Amino acid sequence: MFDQHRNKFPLDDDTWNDYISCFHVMQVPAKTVLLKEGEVSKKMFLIEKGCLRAWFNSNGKDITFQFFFENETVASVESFRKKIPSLVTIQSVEPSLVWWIHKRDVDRIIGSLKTFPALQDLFIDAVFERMFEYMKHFFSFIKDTPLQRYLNLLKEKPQLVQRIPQRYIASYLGITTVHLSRIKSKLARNK
Amino acid sequence: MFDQHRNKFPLDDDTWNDYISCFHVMQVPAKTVLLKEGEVSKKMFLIEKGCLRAWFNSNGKDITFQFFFENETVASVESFRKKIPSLVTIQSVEPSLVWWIHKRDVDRIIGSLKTFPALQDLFIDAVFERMFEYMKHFFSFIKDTPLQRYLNLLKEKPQLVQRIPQRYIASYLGITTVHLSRIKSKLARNK
DNA sequence: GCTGTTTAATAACAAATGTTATTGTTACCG
DNA sequence: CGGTAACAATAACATTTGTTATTAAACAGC
Repeated sequence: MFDQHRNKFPLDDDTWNDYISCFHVMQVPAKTVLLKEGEVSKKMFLIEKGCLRAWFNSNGKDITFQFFFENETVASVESFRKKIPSLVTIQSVEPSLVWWIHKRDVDRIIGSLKTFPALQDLFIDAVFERMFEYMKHFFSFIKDTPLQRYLNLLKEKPQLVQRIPQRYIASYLGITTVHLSRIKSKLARNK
Repeated sequence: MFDQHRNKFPLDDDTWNDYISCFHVMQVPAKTVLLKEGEVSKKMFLIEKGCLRAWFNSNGKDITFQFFFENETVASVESFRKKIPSLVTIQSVEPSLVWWIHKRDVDRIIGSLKTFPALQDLFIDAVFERMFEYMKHFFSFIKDTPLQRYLNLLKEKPQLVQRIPQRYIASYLGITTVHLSRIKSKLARNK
């Protein structure tokens, strides 16, 4: 599982082995909550098989904010970093095989590498990348119609549309399931 | 101008003086473009007096994404960091007194401090903070009605509503000027 | 395989928001 | 100053999207 990530991290083998030995594996059924909105995140996850989603409660409704698939690391980044209550719940969509690591282990290892510029750069790049993703997602909410956003999703992440239930996709696109259904039938008619 | 920021940076005096000596001052009239959408950002700005906004073109319409006021640093972060074309235009709203620094000077000074963990942490914190702001802004677009977003803005940044023209506020809230006008008149009626 | 539950499609209607046009007001520039 | 352009408010109308209810299909647990 971890071998395929080995070359991404400029660590010596001892540190790398220390790092991966901190991971625990778990098999969770669908709809398992891994982190609850309002709790402080103490774990980071890595998905071997399955998928997760981050969602938040909006006036009683469940709004999906992000999806995660195989080989992605998952954390409520703002909560993990700033030790504040998470804005989102993290939950499995499919039955999933997930590795997790304690924040204290991450902190310990990062702490021992404070003066390792290459790793810091990598980390900063990752944060920027995520920020950039958020920006683009936000921009698309303003620039595009729900139809355009759905077409984008079909184009950019076709497997997502296959694997994820409709209602999560609808809330991810910022619309109701009824409206998504209308969009789909409109597309089907014009085909 | 720079003295009030001195204590924020854990730099020795020489480095600090090197840093601030790289800044140039300029006085710009309202509506001056400091960075154009599509260009790669090569400057970072610090506002002494006045205000700027970041906006992007959406099907011919001008959508404001962010406002900046006195003592804030301004850059198209993703463009500045990743050397990619900026997603936004940065433009003055009021006549403004602005300091600016070349990216190459920022890079040089940061480069010479690669192994300075305290500064790296500060930088990472700042990036996280901005990412967090984007998240919250995004969440509010989904959770709140335009009326609620306007009330939030009135509460959180009353001075912004005073200083910024209506149409920029409307696009920042994700609505048309007509709709913002309706919201205002509804609020006035209910008072 | 049956049965209850969850999910998706659809229709009818309601609400929110956008569009265009008009008008009065304000701000800028010669 | 005076004239022109930019801006904000408002109204009438159009469009988009949400809400609720109904039904059929898919799925989950026995």
